[in-house]
Amino acid sequence: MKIPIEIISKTPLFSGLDEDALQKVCTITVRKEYDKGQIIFSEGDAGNGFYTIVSGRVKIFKVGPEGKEHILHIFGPGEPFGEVPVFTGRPFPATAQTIAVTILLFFPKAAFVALIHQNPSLAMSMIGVLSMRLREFTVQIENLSLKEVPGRLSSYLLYLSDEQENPNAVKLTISKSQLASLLGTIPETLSRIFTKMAVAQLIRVQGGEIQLLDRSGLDDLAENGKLPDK
Amino acid sequence: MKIPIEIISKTPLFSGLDEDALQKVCTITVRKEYDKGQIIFSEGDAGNGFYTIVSGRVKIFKVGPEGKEHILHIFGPGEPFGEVPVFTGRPFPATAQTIAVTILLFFPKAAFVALIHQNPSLAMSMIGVLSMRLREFTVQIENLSLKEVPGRLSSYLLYLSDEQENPNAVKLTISKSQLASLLGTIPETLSRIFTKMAVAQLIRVQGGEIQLLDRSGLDDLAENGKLPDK
DNA sequence: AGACTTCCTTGACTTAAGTCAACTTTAACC
DNA sequence: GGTTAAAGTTGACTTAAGTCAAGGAAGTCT
Repeated sequence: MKIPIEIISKTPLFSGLDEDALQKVCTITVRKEYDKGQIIFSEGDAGNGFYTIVSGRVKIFKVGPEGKEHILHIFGPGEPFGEVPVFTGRPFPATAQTIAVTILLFFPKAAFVALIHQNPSLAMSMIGVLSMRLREFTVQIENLSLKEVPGRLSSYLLYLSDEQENPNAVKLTISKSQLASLLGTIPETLSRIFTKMAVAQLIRVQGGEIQLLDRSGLDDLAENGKLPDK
Repeated sequence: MKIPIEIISKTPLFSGLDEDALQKVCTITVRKEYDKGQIIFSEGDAGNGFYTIVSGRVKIFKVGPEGKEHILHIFGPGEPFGEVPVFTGRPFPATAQTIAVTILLFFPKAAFVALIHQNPSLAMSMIGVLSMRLREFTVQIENLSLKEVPGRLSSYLLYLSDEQENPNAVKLTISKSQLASLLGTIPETLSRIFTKMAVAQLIRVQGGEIQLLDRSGLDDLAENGKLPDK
């Protein structure tokens, strides 16, 4: 199956490549289709290449002792994932699973590494992607160990608000269960925090629609990690 | 002050560079000395370059609400740190402070980026370093959110045992307070866990020397995240 | 050595958040 | 469109780990 060059040129990782280089990228790329819920790779698998998303969504997660999941990342169109094994030679540190019908582009390791060697601008893009991700993980670790769940939720809501460019309301783009897993907690706790924050007049929740009633209060919560004594 | 080429050639990041490239690296490098306890950079600072360690030790940490610290990393000789802002254009996501008398090499951003552009092998090294670190963070997040403190401690002890190539005992290379911060907990809790694990005949603690009495028990704990019902 | 600081440990108490279980709501599917 | 399944909510209970406070060990410095 042919890979249209337009799709590749649209993913940030490959922006800044000239026509010639893009063409080369195309030739090494393999298109793959997945149903919702399919495992793309599992923690511990050897990685012989990485992926970018054409359409759909993919969650990257770790599984704990009794099957409990912690979602590290949810990626959407244009985003690359699964690069770590390509450059470390070690197996995948986490599992990837689609959470919707998804089309991916697969880049085989050897060909891609060769390409990077020839193309400094591609190398810099990859370095940029990895650095950004490192930065995000830093924030996640801070959230997990230094903030309580209400603080993490506030951070997330403010982040979403920023993302969606709407200062007064956000729309959850994932299920609340998944959000719980992303915040390092469980659905029951998240649900309780939602009601607590609603009672405190910080937000109003209607299904997946959340109005931000008190941004400065949310800022405070995200910053301080605790609900002020109520 | 002159930077001996031998030092640079010994740091993994620059291994694989030819004499010529090494020479170039030398010319852009600035040597810096620090006392114990000095701040190298703070979270939020703009990053105009990154560092590698010649001698000494540096901790990278996040500060939470009431001044509580979470140590993300402790780096020693040969290791680079503070690269993220160089490649993201965003400020440092964490703070760096020496925990011993330390000598660093500083690499100014612009010159280093230029060097990477010219040198694919250096680019690949940097990608490797970042990927490896991403992998480590993945493990840290798993530990924080999926394991309890005893499980995290076990993982750390087993990691140390591996590092020090001694299956029966390890020597802590940082203070117990710092270890607590690294594991995402507080000294009191860590102290209690140590005694619990000693009572359970898993380890014996004598100051910073810890004997691993029951490796399979420790493996189990690290894996399952919980102390078996005692 | 003695005074000092810093680190570590232990005890009593509090609390955020997890577990288990029941119930409700929403969405999905023949 | 009605049955089934999945997702979300609420309650009662448990627990790991944090807080506060005090005392002990250990290393450092005149």
